[in-house]
Amino acid sequence: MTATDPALTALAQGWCALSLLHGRIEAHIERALQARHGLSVREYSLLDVLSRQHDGDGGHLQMKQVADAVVLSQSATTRLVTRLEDRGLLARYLCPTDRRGIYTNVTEAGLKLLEEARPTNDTALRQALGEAAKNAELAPLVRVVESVNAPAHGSPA
Amino acid sequence: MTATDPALTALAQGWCALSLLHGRIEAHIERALQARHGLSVREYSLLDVLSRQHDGDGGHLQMKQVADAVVLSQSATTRLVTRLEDRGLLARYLCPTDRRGIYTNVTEAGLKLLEEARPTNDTALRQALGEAAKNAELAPLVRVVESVNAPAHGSPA
DNA sequence: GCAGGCTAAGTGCTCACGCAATCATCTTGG
DNA sequence: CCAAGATGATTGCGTGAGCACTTAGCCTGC
Repeated sequence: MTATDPALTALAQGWCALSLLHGRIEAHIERALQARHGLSVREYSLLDVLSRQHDGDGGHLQMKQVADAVVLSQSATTRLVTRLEDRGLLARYLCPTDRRGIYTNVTEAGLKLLEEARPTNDTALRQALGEAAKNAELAPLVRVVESVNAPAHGSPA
Repeated sequence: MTATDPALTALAQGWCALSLLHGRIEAHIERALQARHGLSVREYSLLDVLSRQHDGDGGHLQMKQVADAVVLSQSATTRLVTRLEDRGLLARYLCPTDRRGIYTNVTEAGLKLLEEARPTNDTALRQALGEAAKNAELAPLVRVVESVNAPAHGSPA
């Protein structure tokens, strides 16, 4: 009954593999970052995103855009930013032209911590990928992750 | 300053893309499953895994193995299984040879709900993948997901 | 066969997340 | 200018997740 489409089933397998791979990598990195720097993956990711956005001098991502970038709800983003702000890693500031909008800058301490944590992150990532590559289901995904040459970095509205 | 290894940076980009893709897909499926069947992605995933494991009769998974399969802690798995058991979708039973081990069966109701939810899941998955394919960063990953265990026609080189 | 160690599952606690409601601010129409 | 609506951020509340600990059952050495 309900003879499930083979095509759909294949998709589901692919999604399952993606999910598995993501979960494993995240768990691995989480442990490493947490143990060595007291950062969660989300926190690291947030710092990373925010540090990129303000490569000039003024960070120009609003909370909502940040939320989208890290795939978090607005409320979760608010709290995540608040946590890091309380730890002195970020600083909020009001958008001068629209006081509803709120920008965030990574502080010196935040940048420092981020740069300290980056090797940990990358090493853990490598390990996790290496581990995952042993699994036939995950190997193709691992390959792609390892070979994202695309320097393109634009997200369509 | 802190000239981050380009190789490592590339890896990080790939991971970032993977993470983004996963987050988007999960969020999309979550909404669909939750709205139409009152299931979370985890719950659906658990049902799916457990329904596969007992296709014969002997190959049942213990809690610990289940936890590994869905990348959850043991405690989270305990509670997840408990929730679904309380809803009558699963049934625990003791392993006869090792009474520490606990197996789980998907009940009729569980199978029924799973089969009902499967099209929802697959449709949402397709949508999410289609959406993601528009993003240059994510497209290669999407391709792999779509062609894991590639069915007969159109296998890429 | 019993003590000690080990492994599997479950429990207490805390915290992060999402949803819905709320507050603050901008924008538009009268 | 004011009212009504829209949008961004935050807060209240309930739920799911991980860590550390406990409990139950196996297994080895003596």
